[in-house]
Amino acid sequence: MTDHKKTPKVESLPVPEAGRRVLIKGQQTKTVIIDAALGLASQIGLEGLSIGAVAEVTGMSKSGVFAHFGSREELQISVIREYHDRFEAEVFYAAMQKPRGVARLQAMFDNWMVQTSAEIDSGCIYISGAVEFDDRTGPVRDALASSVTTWQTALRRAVELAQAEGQLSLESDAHQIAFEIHGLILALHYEARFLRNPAATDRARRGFSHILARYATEPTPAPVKTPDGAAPSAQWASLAKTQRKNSDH
Amino acid sequence: MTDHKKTPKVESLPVPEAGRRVLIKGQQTKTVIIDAALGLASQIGLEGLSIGAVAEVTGMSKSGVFAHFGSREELQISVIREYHDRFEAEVFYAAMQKPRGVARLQAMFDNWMVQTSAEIDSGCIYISGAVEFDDRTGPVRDALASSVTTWQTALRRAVELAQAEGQLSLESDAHQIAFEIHGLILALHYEARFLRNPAATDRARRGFSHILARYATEPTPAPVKTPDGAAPSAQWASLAKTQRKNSDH
DNA sequence: TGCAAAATAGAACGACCGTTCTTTTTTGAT
DNA sequence: ATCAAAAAAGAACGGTCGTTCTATTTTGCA
Repeated sequence: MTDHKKTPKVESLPVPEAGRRVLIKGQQTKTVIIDAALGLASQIGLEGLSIGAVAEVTGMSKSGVFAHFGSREELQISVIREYHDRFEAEVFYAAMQKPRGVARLQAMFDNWMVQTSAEIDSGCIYISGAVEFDDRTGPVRDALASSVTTWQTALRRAVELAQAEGQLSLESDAHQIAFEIHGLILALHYEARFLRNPAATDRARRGFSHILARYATEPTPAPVKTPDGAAPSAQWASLAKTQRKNSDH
Repeated sequence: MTDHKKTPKVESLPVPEAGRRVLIKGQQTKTVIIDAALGLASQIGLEGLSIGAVAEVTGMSKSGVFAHFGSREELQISVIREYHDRFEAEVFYAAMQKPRGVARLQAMFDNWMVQTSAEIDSGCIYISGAVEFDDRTGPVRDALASSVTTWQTALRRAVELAQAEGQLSLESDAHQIAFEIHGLILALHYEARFLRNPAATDRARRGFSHILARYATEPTPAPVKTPDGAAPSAQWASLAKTQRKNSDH
Protein backbone atom coordinates (compact mmCIF):
# COMPACT_ATOMS: atom_id res chain seq x y z
CA MET A 1 0.00 0.00 0.00
CA THR A 2 2.57 2.53 1.04
CA ASP A 3 4.86 3.56 -1.76
CA HIS A 4 7.71 4.98 0.27
CA LYS A 5 10.60 3.72 -1.73
CA LYS A 6 9.43 4.26 -5.24
CA THR A 7 7.83 7.66 -4.62
CA PRO A 8 9.44 9.90 -7.23
CA LYS A 9 9.97 13.60 -6.77
CA VAL A 10 6.47 14.70 -7.62
CA GLU A 11 6.81 18.43 -7.88
CA SER A 12 7.48 19.17 -11.54
CA LEU A 13 5.13 18.29 -14.35
CA PRO A 14 5.33 14.78 -15.80
CA VAL A 15 8.20 14.16 -18.19
CA PRO A 16 7.57 11.52 -20.87
CA GLU A 17 10.25 8.90 -20.67
CA ALA A 18 11.21 5.88 -22.76
CA GLY A 19 7.89 5.47 -24.46
CA ARG A 20 6.07 4.98 -21.16
CA ARG A 21 4.10 7.63 -19.36
CA VAL A 22 5.85 8.22 -16.08
CA LEU A 23 3.56 10.42 -14.04
CA ILE A 24 0.06 9.05 -14.27
CA LYS A 25 -3.01 10.84 -13.07
CA GLY A 26 -2.88 9.55 -9.54
CA GLN A 27 0.44 11.14 -8.73
CA GLN A 28 -0.64 14.42 -10.21
CA THR A 29 -3.62 14.65 -7.92
CA LYS A 30 -1.50 13.38 -5.06
CA THR A 31 0.69 16.40 -5.57
CA VAL A 32 -2.36 18.63 -5.55
CA ILE A 33 -3.60 16.99 -2.36
CA ILE A 34 -0.28 17.38 -0.56
CA ASP A 35 -0.08 20.97 -1.64
CA ALA A 36 -3.53 21.70 -0.26
CA ALA A 37 -2.80 19.69 2.88
CA LEU A 38 0.37 21.65 3.52
CA GLY A 39 -1.55 24.87 3.22
CA LEU A 40 -4.15 23.63 5.67
CA ALA A 41 -1.62 22.20 8.10
CA SER A 42 0.26 25.46 8.12
CA GLN A 43 -2.86 27.25 9.26
CA ILE A 44 -4.47 24.83 11.68
CA GLY A 45 -1.57 22.53 12.51
CA LEU A 46 -0.77 18.94 11.66
CA GLU A 47 -3.13 17.67 14.33
CA GLY A 48 -5.99 19.82 13.12
CA LEU A 49 -5.46 18.57 9.59
CA SER A 50 -8.47 16.47 8.64
CA ILE A 51 -9.08 14.42 5.55
CA GLY A 52 -12.51 15.93 5.18
CA ALA A 53 -11.08 19.44 5.07
CA VAL A 54 -8.52 18.44 2.45
CA ALA A 55 -11.26 16.82 0.41
CA GLU A 56 -13.33 19.97 0.52
CA VAL A 57 -10.43 22.19 -0.52
CA THR A 58 -9.43 19.96 -3.40
CA GLY A 59 -13.02 19.33 -4.45
CA MET A 60 -12.66 15.60 -3.99
CA SER A 61 -14.41 13.04 -1.83
CA LYS A 62 -13.05 11.95 1.52
CA SER A 63 -12.40 8.43 0.34
CA GLY A 64 -10.79 9.72 -2.82
CA VAL A 65 -8.25 11.64 -0.77
CA PHE A 66 -7.83 8.85 1.71
CA ALA A 67 -6.99 6.27 -0.95
CA HIS A 68 -3.78 8.09 -1.81
CA PHE A 69 -2.30 7.68 1.64
CA GLY A 70 -3.97 4.81 3.42
CA SER A 71 -3.99 6.62 6.73
CA ARG A 72 -4.04 10.10 8.16
CA GLU A 73 -0.58 9.61 9.60
CA GLU A 74 0.80 8.96 6.14
CA LEU A 75 -0.81 12.17 4.92
CA GLN A 76 0.77 14.07 7.79
CA ILE A 77 4.17 12.58 7.03
CA SER A 78 3.80 13.49 3.37
CA VAL A 79 3.08 17.07 4.40
CA ILE A 80 6.18 17.12 6.57
CA ARG A 81 8.29 15.80 3.70
CA GLU A 82 6.92 18.43 1.37
CA TYR A 83 7.65 21.19 3.87
CA HIS A 84 11.13 19.79 4.41
CA ASP A 85 11.83 19.91 0.68
CA ARG A 86 10.63 23.48 0.34
CA PHE A 87 12.52 24.63 3.41
CA GLU A 88 15.64 22.93 2.14
CA ALA A 89 15.36 24.64 -1.22
CA GLU A 90 14.47 28.12 -0.07
CA VAL A 91 16.56 28.39 3.08
CA PHE A 92 19.45 25.96 2.82
CA TYR A 93 20.29 25.60 -0.87
CA ALA A 94 19.73 29.28 -1.54
CA ALA A 95 22.30 30.12 1.13
CA MET A 96 24.85 27.59 -0.07
CA GLN A 97 25.59 29.81 -3.03
CA LYS A 98 27.21 32.26 -0.67
CA PRO A 99 30.84 31.71 0.32
CA ARG A 100 31.56 29.88 3.54
CA GLY A 101 31.65 31.88 6.71
CA VAL A 102 29.61 34.73 8.07
CA ALA A 103 28.21 35.56 4.64
CA ARG A 104 26.63 32.15 4.30
CA LEU A 105 25.45 32.16 7.89
CA GLN A 106 23.90 35.55 7.37
CA ALA A 107 22.21 34.30 4.20
CA MET A 108 20.79 31.31 6.07
CA PHE A 109 19.37 33.55 8.74
CA ASP A 110 17.98 35.97 6.18
CA ASN A 111 16.33 33.19 4.21
CA TRP A 112 15.00 31.72 7.42
CA MET A 113 13.56 35.08 8.35
CA VAL A 114 11.97 35.48 4.94
CA GLN A 115 10.46 32.03 5.29
CA THR A 116 9.23 32.79 8.80
CA SER A 117 7.89 36.18 7.81
CA ALA A 118 6.01 34.61 4.93
CA GLU A 119 4.61 32.21 7.50
CA ILE A 120 3.25 34.93 9.73
CA ASP A 121 -0.04 34.51 7.95
CA SER A 122 0.25 30.80 7.39
CA GLY A 123 2.24 29.35 10.27
CA CYS A 124 5.29 27.12 10.46
CA ILE A 125 4.79 23.40 10.99
CA TYR A 126 8.25 23.00 12.51
CA ILE A 127 7.02 25.20 15.33
CA SER A 128 3.39 24.17 15.62
CA GLY A 129 4.35 20.55 15.09
CA ALA A 130 6.87 20.68 17.91
CA VAL A 131 4.15 21.81 20.28
CA GLU A 132 1.64 19.27 19.05
CA PHE A 133 3.91 16.25 19.11
CA ASP A 134 6.24 17.05 21.96
CA ASP A 135 4.96 14.35 24.26
CA ARG A 136 3.82 11.89 21.67
CA THR A 137 5.58 9.03 19.95
CA GLY A 138 5.20 7.51 16.52
CA PRO A 139 6.23 8.05 12.92
CA VAL A 140 4.83 11.57 12.60
CA ARG A 141 6.85 12.84 15.51
CA ASP A 142 9.90 11.02 14.21
CA ALA A 143 9.56 12.57 10.76
CA LEU A 144 9.19 16.00 12.28
CA ALA A 145 12.11 15.67 14.66
CA SER A 146 14.25 14.26 11.88
CA SER A 147 13.62 17.23 9.61
CA VAL A 148 14.22 19.75 12.37
CA THR A 149 17.41 18.04 13.48
CA THR A 150 18.69 17.97 9.92
CA TRP A 151 18.21 21.70 9.59
CA GLN A 152 19.74 22.42 12.98
CA THR A 153 22.78 20.40 12.03
CA ALA A 154 23.12 22.34 8.80
CA LEU A 155 22.87 25.62 10.66
CA ARG A 156 25.46 24.56 13.20
CA ARG A 157 27.75 23.47 10.39
CA ALA A 158 27.49 26.92 8.89
CA VAL A 159 28.57 28.39 12.23
CA GLU A 160 31.50 26.00 12.42
CA LEU A 161 32.59 26.96 8.93
CA ALA A 162 32.53 30.60 9.97
CA GLN A 163 34.75 29.67 12.88
CA ALA A 164 37.09 27.72 10.62
CA GLU A 165 37.29 30.68 8.27
CA GLY A 166 38.47 32.79 11.17
CA GLN A 167 35.43 35.07 11.07
CA LEU A 168 33.99 33.89 14.34
CA SER A 169 35.97 33.37 17.52
CA LEU A 170 37.24 29.84 17.88
CA GLU A 171 36.32 29.90 21.55
CA SER A 172 32.69 30.42 20.63
CA ASP A 173 30.39 27.43 20.96
CA ALA A 174 28.64 26.57 17.71
CA HIS A 175 25.85 24.78 19.56
CA GLN A 176 25.31 27.80 21.75
CA ILE A 177 25.21 30.18 18.79
CA ALA A 178 22.76 27.98 16.93
CA PHE A 179 20.61 27.80 20.05
CA GLU A 180 20.47 31.56 20.39
CA ILE A 181 19.66 32.03 16.71
CA HIS A 182 16.87 29.50 16.98
CA GLY A 183 15.50 31.45 19.91
CA LEU A 184 15.34 34.59 17.81
CA ILE A 185 13.31 32.84 15.13
CA LEU A 186 10.96 31.37 17.70
CA ALA A 187 10.45 34.74 19.36
CA LEU A 188 9.83 36.31 15.96
CA HIS A 189 7.20 33.72 15.17
CA TYR A 190 5.58 34.11 18.58
CA GLU A 191 5.50 37.90 18.52
CA ALA A 192 4.52 38.35 14.91
CA ARG A 193 2.01 35.56 14.53
CA PHE A 194 0.37 35.37 17.93
CA LEU A 195 0.76 38.88 19.32
CA ARG A 196 0.64 40.59 15.91
CA ASN A 197 3.63 42.75 16.69
CA PRO A 198 5.03 44.24 13.46
CA ALA A 199 8.25 45.27 15.18
CA ALA A 200 9.25 41.65 15.70
CA THR A 201 11.06 41.32 12.38
CA ASP A 202 13.38 44.13 13.22
CA ARG A 203 13.96 42.72 16.71
CA ALA A 204 15.05 39.38 15.34
CA ARG A 205 17.38 41.01 12.86
CA ARG A 206 18.99 43.12 15.51
CA GLY A 207 19.33 40.13 17.81
CA PHE A 208 21.22 38.29 15.11
CA SER A 209 23.62 41.14 14.60
CA HIS A 210 24.19 41.18 18.35
CA ILE A 211 25.17 37.53 18.28
CA LEU A 212 27.54 38.11 15.39
CA ALA A 213 29.08 41.12 17.07
CA ARG A 214 29.77 39.22 20.26
CA TYR A 215 31.76 36.49 18.56
CA ALA A 216 33.17 38.39 15.62
CA THR A 217 36.93 38.43 15.28
CA GLU A 218 36.77 41.66 13.30
CA PRO A 219 34.55 44.74 13.79
CA THR A 220 32.67 44.25 10.53
CA PRO A 221 33.62 40.92 9.03
CA ALA A 222 33.56 41.41 5.29
CA PRO A 223 33.39 38.31 3.13
CA VAL A 224 37.02 37.87 2.16
CA LYS A 225 37.33 34.18 1.46
CA THR A 226 36.98 32.67 -1.96
CA PRO A 227 33.48 31.56 -2.80
CA ASP A 228 33.22 27.80 -3.05
CA GLY A 229 30.59 25.98 -5.00
CA ALA A 230 31.67 22.68 -3.50
CA ALA A 231 28.74 20.31 -3.86
CA PRO A 232 26.24 21.77 -1.43
CA SER A 233 23.70 19.13 -2.29
CA ALA A 234 26.05 16.41 -1.16
CA GLN A 235 26.53 18.17 2.14
CA TRP A 236 22.84 18.46 2.88
CA ALA A 237 22.31 14.90 1.74
CA SER A 238 24.97 13.70 4.15
CA LEU A 239 23.43 15.81 6.86
CA ALA A 240 20.11 14.18 6.18
CA LYS A 241 21.69 10.85 7.03
CA THR A 242 23.35 12.25 10.12
CA GLN A 243 20.04 12.78 11.89
CA ARG A 244 20.75 11.43 15.35
CA LYS A 245 18.58 11.31 18.41
CA ASN A 246 20.61 13.73 20.45
CA SER A 247 24.17 14.18 19.37
CA ASP A 248 24.25 17.49 21.13
CA HIS A 249 27.55 17.11 22.84
CA MET B 1 -24.95 31.58 33.55
CA THR B 2 -21.40 32.85 33.51
CA ASP B 3 -20.25 34.02 36.89
CA HIS B 4 -17.37 36.21 35.82
CA LYS B 5 -17.83 39.08 38.21
CA LYS B 6 -18.64 37.31 41.42
CA THR B 7 -16.16 34.49 41.02
CA PRO B 8 -14.15 34.58 44.26
CA LYS B 9 -10.55 33.45 44.53
CA VAL B 10 -11.18 29.75 44.85
CA GLU B 11 -7.81 28.37 45.78
CA SER B 12 -7.71 28.21 49.56
CA LEU B 13 -10.04 26.15 51.66
CA PRO B 14 -13.41 27.65 52.61
CA VAL B 15 -13.38 30.16 55.44
CA PRO B 16 -16.59 30.40 57.48
CA GLU B 17 -17.79 33.94 57.52
CA ALA B 18 -20.57 35.85 59.31
CA GLY B 19 -22.71 32.84 60.13
CA ARG B 20 -23.04 31.90 56.46
CA ARG B 21 -21.11 29.22 54.68
CA VAL B 22 -19.10 30.93 52.02
CA LEU B 23 -17.56 28.21 49.93
CA ILE B 24 -20.22 25.65 49.20
CA LYS B 25 -19.58 22.28 47.69
CA GLY B 26 -19.83 23.44 44.10
CA GLN B 27 -16.88 25.77 44.29
CA GLN B 28 -14.76 23.18 45.98
CA THR B 29 -15.26 20.73 43.16
CA LYS B 30 -14.87 23.53 40.65
CA THR B 31 -11.40 24.08 42.05
CA VAL B 32 -10.69 20.38 41.71
CA ILE B 33 -11.93 20.42 38.12
CA ILE B 34 -9.83 23.43 37.13
CA ASP B 35 -6.80 21.87 38.73
CA ALA B 36 -7.28 18.68 36.76
CA ALA B 37 -8.06 20.62 33.59
CA LEU B 38 -4.87 22.65 33.91
CA GLY B 39 -2.88 19.47 34.26
CA LEU B 40 -4.52 18.03 31.16
CA ALA B 41 -4.22 21.23 29.13
CA SER B 42 -0.54 21.45 29.99
CA GLN B 43 0.01 18.05 28.46
CA ILE B 44 -2.28 18.01 25.44
CA GLY B 45 -2.93 21.70 24.93
CA LEU B 46 -5.96 23.90 25.41
CA GLU B 47 -7.46 22.72 22.16
CA GLY B 48 -7.01 19.08 23.04
CA LEU B 49 -8.66 19.65 26.39
CA SER B 50 -11.96 17.77 26.38
CA ILE B 51 -14.69 17.74 28.96
CA GLY B 52 -14.87 13.98 28.77
CA ALA B 53 -11.20 13.67 29.70
CA VAL B 54 -11.61 16.06 32.62
CA ALA B 55 -14.63 14.07 33.77
CA GLU B 56 -12.67 10.85 33.68
CA VAL B 57 -9.73 12.29 35.61
CA THR B 58 -11.93 13.80 38.30
CA GLY B 59 -14.22 10.78 38.47
CA MET B 60 -17.26 12.83 37.55
CA SER B 61 -19.76 12.67 34.75
CA LYS B 62 -19.40 14.79 31.64
CA SER B 63 -22.51 16.79 32.39
CA GLY B 64 -21.41 17.22 35.98
CA VAL B 65 -18.22 18.88 34.82
CA PHE B 66 -19.96 20.82 32.11
CA ALA B 67 -22.50 22.35 34.48
CA HIS B 68 -19.77 24.27 36.26
CA PHE B 69 -18.74 26.22 33.18
CA GLY B 70 -21.57 26.26 30.68
CA SER B 71 -19.24 25.87 27.74
CA ARG B 72 -15.88 24.46 26.85
CA GLU B 73 -14.56 27.94 26.14
CA GLU B 74 -15.34 29.00 29.70
CA LEU B 75 -13.44 25.99 30.97
CA GLN B 76 -10.48 26.93 28.81
CA ILE B 77 -10.56 30.49 30.07
CA SER B 78 -10.71 29.27 33.65
CA VAL B 79 -7.62 27.20 32.99
CA ILE B 80 -5.82 30.20 31.56
CA ARG B 81 -6.75 32.27 34.61
CA GLU B 82 -5.48 29.59 36.93
CA TYR B 83 -2.21 29.32 35.04
CA HIS B 84 -1.88 33.09 35.07
CA ASP B 85 -2.29 33.17 38.85
CA ARG B 86 0.29 30.49 39.41
CA PHE B 87 2.75 32.03 37.00
CA GLU B 88 2.26 35.39 38.66
CA ALA B 89 2.94 33.93 42.10
CA GLU B 90 5.89 31.75 41.26
CA VAL B 91 7.67 33.89 38.70
CA PHE B 92 6.67 37.50 39.23
CA TYR B 93 5.90 37.92 42.93
CA ALA B 94 8.76 35.69 43.96
CA ALA B 95 11.16 37.93 42.06
CA MET B 96 9.71 41.16 43.41
CA GLN B 97 11.35 40.42 46.75
CA LYS B 98 14.70 41.08 45.15
CA PRO B 99 15.94 44.67 44.90
CA ARG B 100 15.32 46.55 41.69
CA GLY B 101 17.81 46.14 38.92
CA VAL B 102 19.75 43.25 37.54
CA ALA B 103 19.18 41.18 40.67
CA ARG B 104 15.43 41.26 40.21
CA LEU B 105 15.72 40.70 36.47
CA GLN B 106 17.98 37.74 37.11
CA ALA B 107 15.48 36.39 39.64
CA MET B 108 12.66 36.72 37.11
CA PHE B 109 14.63 34.82 34.53
CA ASP B 110 15.64 32.16 37.04
CA ASN B 111 12.07 31.69 38.20
CA TRP B 112 10.91 31.60 34.61
CA MET B 113 13.48 28.95 33.85
CA VAL B 114 12.45 26.90 36.86
CA GLN B 115 8.85 27.17 35.75
CA THR B 116 9.78 26.21 32.19
CA SER B 117 12.01 23.37 33.32
CA ALA B 118 9.24 22.02 35.48
CA GLU B 119 7.08 22.20 32.39
CA ILE B 120 9.39 20.09 30.30
CA ASP B 121 7.30 17.12 31.28
CA SER B 122 4.00 18.95 31.38
CA GLY B 123 4.14 21.75 28.81
CA CYS B 124 3.50 25.49 28.98
CA ILE B 125 0.12 26.75 27.86
CA TYR B 126 1.53 30.20 27.07
CA ILE B 127 3.59 28.51 24.38
CA SER B 128 1.24 25.79 23.18
CA GLY B 129 -1.69 28.18 23.39
CA ALA B 130 0.06 30.73 21.23
CA VAL B 131 0.47 28.13 18.50
CA GLU B 132 -3.08 26.86 18.81
CA PHE B 133 -4.81 30.22 18.83
CA ASP B 134 -2.52 32.33 16.68
CA ASP B 135 -4.96 32.69 13.81
CA ARG B 136 -8.17 32.44 15.75
CA THR B 137 -10.32 35.04 17.40
CA GLY B 138 -12.56 34.93 20.42
CA PRO B 139 -12.45 35.13 24.21
CA VAL B 140 -9.99 32.27 24.69
CA ARG B 141 -7.39 33.88 22.49
CA ASP B 142 -8.03 37.22 24.15
CA ALA B 143 -7.54 35.77 27.62
CA LEU B 144 -4.33 34.11 26.53
CA ALA B 145 -2.91 37.17 24.82
CA SER B 146 -3.87 39.32 27.77
CA SER B 147 -2.00 37.14 30.23
CA VAL B 148 1.07 36.92 28.04
CA THR B 149 1.12 40.65 27.41
CA THR B 150 0.83 41.32 31.12
CA TRP B 151 3.84 39.19 31.84
CA GLN B 152 5.85 40.69 28.99
CA THR B 153 5.12 44.14 30.28
CA ALA B 154 6.27 43.15 33.75
CA LEU B 155 9.48 41.71 32.35
CA ARG B 156 10.17 44.81 30.32
CA ARG B 157 9.52 46.95 33.38
CA ALA B 158 12.16 44.98 35.24
CA VAL B 159 14.62 45.72 32.45
CA GLU B 160 13.77 49.41 32.57
CA LEU B 161 14.31 49.48 36.32
CA ALA B 162 17.74 47.93 35.80
CA GLN B 163 18.45 50.72 33.34
CA ALA B 164 17.22 53.34 35.78
CA GLU B 165 19.42 51.89 38.49
CA GLY B 166 22.39 52.35 36.21
CA GLN B 167 23.14 48.65 35.97
CA LEU B 168 22.21 48.34 32.32
CA SER B 169 23.25 50.76 29.61
CA LEU B 170 20.74 53.51 29.04
CA GLU B 171 21.17 53.15 25.31
CA SER B 172 19.94 49.60 25.49
CA ASP B 173 16.43 48.93 24.25
CA ALA B 174 14.24 47.34 26.91
CA HIS B 175 11.91 45.95 24.28
CA GLN B 176 14.82 44.38 22.46
CA ILE B 177 16.24 42.84 25.61
CA ALA B 178 12.88 41.41 26.60
CA PHE B 179 12.51 40.01 23.08
CA GLU B 180 15.84 38.23 23.23
CA ILE B 181 15.13 36.83 26.69
CA HIS B 182 11.80 35.55 25.47
CA GLY B 183 13.59 33.84 22.61
CA LEU B 184 15.86 32.01 25.03
CA ILE B 185 12.90 30.65 26.96
CA LEU B 186 11.17 29.57 23.76
CA ALA B 187 14.29 27.84 22.50
CA LEU B 188 14.70 26.14 25.86
CA HIS B 189 11.15 24.85 25.71
CA TYR B 190 11.56 23.69 22.11
CA GLU B 191 14.85 21.94 22.66
CA ALA B 192 14.08 20.40 26.02
CA ARG B 193 10.49 19.35 25.46
CA PHE B 194 10.39 18.42 21.79
CA LEU B 195 13.96 17.40 21.01
CA ARG B 196 14.66 16.07 24.51
CA ASN B 197 17.98 17.87 24.69
CA PRO B 198 19.19 17.99 28.31
CA ALA B 199 21.80 20.63 27.48
CA ALA B 200 19.11 23.20 26.71
CA THR B 201 18.84 24.49 30.27
CA ASP B 202 22.49 25.40 30.33
CA ARG B 203 22.23 27.02 26.90
CA ALA B 204 19.42 29.28 28.01
CA ARG B 205 21.28 30.29 31.14
CA ARG B 206 24.41 31.13 29.20
CA GLY B 207 22.40 33.06 26.66
CA PHE B 208 20.96 35.19 29.41
CA SER B 209 24.39 35.97 30.82
CA HIS B 210 25.46 36.96 27.30
CA ILE B 211 22.62 39.46 27.11
CA LEU B 212 23.48 40.89 30.50
CA ALA B 213 27.15 41.14 29.63
CA ARG B 214 26.44 43.03 26.42
CA TYR B 215 24.46 45.77 28.13
CA ALA B 216 26.11 45.78 31.53
CA THR B 217 27.63 49.04 32.68
CA GLU B 218 29.99 47.17 35.02
CA PRO B 219 31.84 43.87 34.51
CA THR B 220 29.90 42.06 37.22
CA PRO B 221 27.06 44.28 38.40
CA ALA B 222 26.64 43.48 42.07
CA PRO B 223 23.36 44.44 43.69
CA VAL B 224 24.26 47.72 45.34
CA LYS B 225 20.98 49.53 45.61
CA THR B 226 18.69 49.41 48.58
CA PRO B 227 16.09 46.68 48.43
CA ASP B 228 12.61 48.09 48.12
CA GLY B 229 9.48 46.32 49.15
CA ALA B 230 7.30 48.89 47.47
CA ALA B 231 3.93 47.30 46.86
CA PRO B 232 4.75 44.75 44.18
CA SER B 233 1.18 43.57 44.09
CA ALA B 234 0.00 47.03 43.14
CA GLN B 235 2.47 47.11 40.29
CA TRP B 236 1.38 43.82 38.82
CA ALA B 237 -2.23 44.76 39.31
CA SER B 238 -1.68 47.98 37.43
CA LEU B 239 0.13 46.06 34.73
CA ALA B 240 -2.83 43.76 34.43
CA LYS B 241 -4.91 46.75 33.51
CA THR B 242 -2.31 48.04 31.08
CA GLN B 243 -2.80 45.15 28.67
CA ARG B 244 -2.89 46.92 25.34
CA LYS B 245 -3.21 45.51 21.87
CA ASN B 246 0.20 46.50 20.64
CA SER B 247 1.82 49.35 22.44
CA ASP B 248 5.16 48.13 21.25
CA HIS B 249 6.54 51.36 20.00
C1' DT C 1 -35.67 16.34 60.73
C1' DG C 2 -37.65 18.56 56.76
C1' DC C 3 -37.24 20.60 52.29
C1' DA C 4 -36.06 23.74 48.71
C1' DA C 5 -32.05 24.54 46.15
C1' DA C 6 -27.81 23.22 44.44
C1' DA C 7 -24.99 19.72 42.53
C1' DT C 8 -24.35 15.68 39.95
C1' DA C 9 -25.60 11.85 36.99
C1' DG C 10 -27.58 9.73 32.95
C1' DA C 11 -29.20 9.40 28.39
C1' DA C 12 -29.58 11.21 24.06
C1' DC C 13 -28.81 14.67 20.13
C1' DG C 14 -26.30 16.12 15.94
C1' DA C 15 -21.84 16.84 14.06
C1' DC C 16 -17.45 15.48 12.64
C1' DC C 17 -13.77 12.24 12.67
C1' DG C 18 -10.84 8.19 10.35
C1' DT C 19 -11.64 4.17 8.11
C1' DT C 20 -13.79 0.30 5.30
C1' DC C 21 -16.37 -1.53 1.70
C1' DT C 22 -18.70 -1.32 -2.61
C1' DT C 23 -19.70 0.88 -6.88
C1' DT C 24 -18.87 3.99 -10.57
C1' DT C 25 -15.94 6.66 -13.45
C1' DT C 26 -11.71 7.57 -15.68
C1' DT C 27 -7.45 6.44 -17.47
C1' DG C 28 -4.19 4.80 -20.95
C1' DA C 29 -1.85 1.15 -23.49
C1' DT C 30 -3.32 -2.03 -27.02
C1' DA D 1 -12.63 1.18 -30.06
C1' DT D 2 -11.58 -2.33 -26.29
C1' DC D 3 -10.89 -3.41 -21.79
C1' DA D 4 -8.42 -4.25 -17.63
C1' DA D 5 -6.49 -1.48 -14.20
C1' DA D 6 -6.33 2.69 -11.69
C1' DA D 7 -8.69 6.43 -9.61
C1' DA D 8 -12.46 8.49 -7.47
C1' DA D 9 -17.02 8.57 -5.42
C1' DG D 10 -20.61 7.10 -2.30
C1' DA D 11 -22.48 5.14 1.68
C1' DA D 12 -22.02 3.44 6.00
C1' DC D 13 -19.50 1.95 10.45
C1' DG D 14 -18.08 2.98 15.26
C1' DG D 15 -16.13 6.52 17.96
C1' DT D 16 -15.61 11.01 20.30
C1' DC D 17 -16.92 15.51 20.74
C1' DG D 18 -19.80 19.58 22.99
C1' DT D 19 -24.17 20.31 24.40
C1' DT D 20 -29.09 19.74 26.08
C1' DC D 21 -32.65 17.85 28.76
C1' DT D 22 -34.39 15.28 32.39
C1' DA D 23 -33.81 12.61 36.59
C1' DT D 24 -31.49 11.71 40.89
C1' DT D 25 -28.62 12.68 44.68
C1' DT D 26 -26.56 15.76 47.86
C1' DT D 27 -26.19 19.85 50.32
C1' DG D 28 -27.12 23.11 53.97
C1' DC D 29 -30.15 26.24 56.26
C1' DA D 30 -34.87 26.18 58.88
